[in-house]
Amino acid sequence: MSRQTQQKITTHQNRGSVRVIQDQASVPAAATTTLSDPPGGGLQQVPQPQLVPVTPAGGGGGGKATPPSKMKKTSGDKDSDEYRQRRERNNLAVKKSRMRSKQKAQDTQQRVNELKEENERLEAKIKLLSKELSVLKDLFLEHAHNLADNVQAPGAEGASPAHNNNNNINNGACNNNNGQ
Amino acid sequence: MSRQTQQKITTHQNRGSVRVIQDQASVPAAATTTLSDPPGGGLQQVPQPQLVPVTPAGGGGGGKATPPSKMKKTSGDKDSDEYRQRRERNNLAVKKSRMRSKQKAQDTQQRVNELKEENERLEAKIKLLSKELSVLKDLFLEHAHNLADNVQAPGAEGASPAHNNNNNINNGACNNNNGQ
DNA sequence: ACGTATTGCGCAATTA
DNA sequence: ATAATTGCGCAATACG
Repeated sequence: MSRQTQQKITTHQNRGSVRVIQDQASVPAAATTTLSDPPGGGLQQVPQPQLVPVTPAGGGGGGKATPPSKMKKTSGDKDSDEYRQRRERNNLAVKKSRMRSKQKAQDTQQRVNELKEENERLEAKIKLLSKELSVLKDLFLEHAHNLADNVQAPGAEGASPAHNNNNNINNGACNNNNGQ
Repeated sequence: MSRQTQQKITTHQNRGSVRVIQDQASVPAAATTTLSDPPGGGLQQVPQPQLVPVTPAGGGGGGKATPPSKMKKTSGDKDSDEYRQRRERNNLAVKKSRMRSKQKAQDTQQRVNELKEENERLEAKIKLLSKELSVLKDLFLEHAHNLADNVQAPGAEGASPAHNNNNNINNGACNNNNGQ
């Protein structure tokens, strides 16, 4: 998504009430040529295109499709109402976007917490089930033994089976209902 | 951390001097971490060596002074070297902070994914255990029946104790898996 | 040709 | 005094 790196030059202008038109110190000569605004990074800034070096023929180019060149309402588009309006709209959009971004991050964080909680619940449940299973298995084993005993030593009567009388497998443990 | 109270007035005002300096230069060298943009082309702005005239005549570099006098050193604080330096530092800090912030958000998102995965795993396990349990319980019931039959048919020996042995195994009722 | 949505950046006020 | 955060506006893009 979006890449681009932009360079930074500190140029800010102001806004609000006083708009100072300042001339630019002009970009270092060197830049002028190769600089421009490369898609990758360009320099931005240029407060005021005064001499309009760029902007090739406004329409004279022959049959080109989009002859850009029309940026002047007055002397500076900064003063333009349209400009101001656009800025304001953008500022609004920016604000909105950021708000959403923040919200999203927050939600994500919360999700983590929820998931974490659920995880714990699930793990507890697993533990419980495991235990239950273990008990049952033991019971089974015991039973098996008893049976074997019965077979081997019939004389012992059938009293042995009660041995594992402890029964209740899940003593109160089963009612694990989740909340949520 | 979040104090809020911000003034919304757009009274930013700038001074009339615009500097076109470029700072940067302090590119995180091995920034190979996570920043940067994935430029396909790589060509990235020429680092312009310039800047850092630093060395505020501190007079010897020892004690530092900052005289309690006015706050204007030379012409305007904006033009001050010191100012520029501070700005640069702050910009750097800001950049760093934002980077971290973004990174954190990203990490959080990933955490969500991981947790989600683990959750699924746990749930699967639960399902499995539940099934196993269910089977065992059924087996138990069957056994119980057999025993009962044995008891009743052979002629009432002392086997009775086993009667209530099986009792509530919770036949199938226990596997209350939550429906998420 | 347009408008909103994102994103990087610098500034300035706060906070720590 | 310094570094870290945070709200904000600007401008360049990315999307539609």
